[in-house]
Amino acid sequence: MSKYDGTAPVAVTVDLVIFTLRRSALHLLLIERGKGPFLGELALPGGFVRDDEDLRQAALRELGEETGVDGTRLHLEQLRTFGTPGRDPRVRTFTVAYLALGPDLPNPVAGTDAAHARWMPVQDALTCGLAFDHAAILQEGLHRARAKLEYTTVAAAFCQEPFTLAELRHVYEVVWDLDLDPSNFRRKVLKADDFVIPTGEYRAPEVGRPAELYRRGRAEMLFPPMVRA
Amino acid sequence: MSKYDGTAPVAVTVDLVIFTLRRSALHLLLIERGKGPFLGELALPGGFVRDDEDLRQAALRELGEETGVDGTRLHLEQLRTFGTPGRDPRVRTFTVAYLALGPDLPNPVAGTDAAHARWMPVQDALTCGLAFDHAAILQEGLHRARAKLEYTTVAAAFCQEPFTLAELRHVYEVVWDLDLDPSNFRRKVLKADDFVIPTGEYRAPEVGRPAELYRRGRAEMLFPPMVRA
DNA sequence: TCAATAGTGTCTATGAGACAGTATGGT
DNA sequence: ACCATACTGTCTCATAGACACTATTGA
Repeated sequence: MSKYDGTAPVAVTVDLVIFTLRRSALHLLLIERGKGPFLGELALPGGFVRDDEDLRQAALRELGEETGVDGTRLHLEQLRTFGTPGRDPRVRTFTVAYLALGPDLPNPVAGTDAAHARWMPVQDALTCGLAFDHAAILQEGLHRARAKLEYTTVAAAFCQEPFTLAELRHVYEVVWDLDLDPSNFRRKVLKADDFVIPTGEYRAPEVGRPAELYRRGRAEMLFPPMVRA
Repeated sequence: MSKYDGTAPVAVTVDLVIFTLRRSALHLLLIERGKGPFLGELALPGGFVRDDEDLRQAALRELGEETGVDGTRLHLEQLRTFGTPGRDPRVRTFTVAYLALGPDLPNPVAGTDAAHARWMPVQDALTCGLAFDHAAILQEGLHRARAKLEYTTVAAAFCQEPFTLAELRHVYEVVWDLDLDPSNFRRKVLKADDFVIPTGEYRAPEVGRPAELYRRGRAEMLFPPMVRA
């Protein structure tokens, strides 16, 4: 007989889909499992939610432990909860997946929890085989990130401040894997209310005319939305 | 010391934000709690996830038990998981919130689990005080439903097939609480690919010219999106 | 015939795509 | 001078909002 009262042994974890932009490609943080099932395989960083923690707190803590980065400065949102029976062979486990986006994040530091973590291009991660149902979680995270660029301002979360409009455009081009017209992109971004704020400063690229630098504006929604061809 | 291994006693539930359109107002299904904490107060329908159940299965089962409706014909999507410590005074409880949308659903049947369930206008539900953190869950469900009308075809989930374009427009007007130009609305819906499919049949209203009847098309996304003023 | 709702057509403003042309730096 | 990139301006097309107009029913 099934248990109806929630007293059956269950575990609750958070798993993180952490994206960053490195060397013109979208990268994902993966860890190599050091114990338990799927030992030695690649997996999303994550862990058990503690007794006294909120879900978001748990995600922020794992983010810090795995990347060494102060997660409070990253974009972090809940993705979806996965709980299909058998997804963890040990015990019924529900995992609350989070999506984190950040500018070119540092390499994991040796000698910490993050020692077994590394960045991998998302295209590779999609096909290399991940532990548990993490491939499905990654798929969903990628889909969410792509969709959110359209109608929100999260693209700026991938940029280190201050940034140029070319860098911001580059985010769209990499995540969507297409080219955008620089002229039309500029017009759209500058017309949108409070997407970016000009600093009046300029930065010279390796070659070509210096570009003006911007910071993130307060707007979270982008209207009208950016459209994918 | 906190437990790190997920063996602390925790419960996992699903809670449902079920919206339907009745008498020109958006309604929410609420139950009166018959036991436990918050006894006698209003709450979202929901319950424990069983050992052998997927999360979506659990949501569908609760939906059937609470409304007597075959949930497989309703729109059902996961909203977010809530797990703040203390949200349930008995035991650490994580609840996976689901959003369900359906056409004018029947009244809960006496003599079943649904006996203590009833429909309430959303405007009232927002202010009447709900058990646990259900007010926050409702808020999020309402926000999600409103947002999804913009760029998906879920509005049709509120319509009993076959339906007229006026009925579909009415969904937008009620959920968004504004008026839409019938002419422009028709143009937009018919131009969108596979949003609705004409049946060739007509239905006469109480007064006025009969309107053509439509069925839901296969499209899930709406492009270009419907815009709120 | 009238009221009420369904459906068509049209004018205008706005925003997007395409792309020409100008500005400003480094070599 | 030349190249590469930043930035500006313009033409055209598609779509949305406003709204006038026609069509079809019941009373």
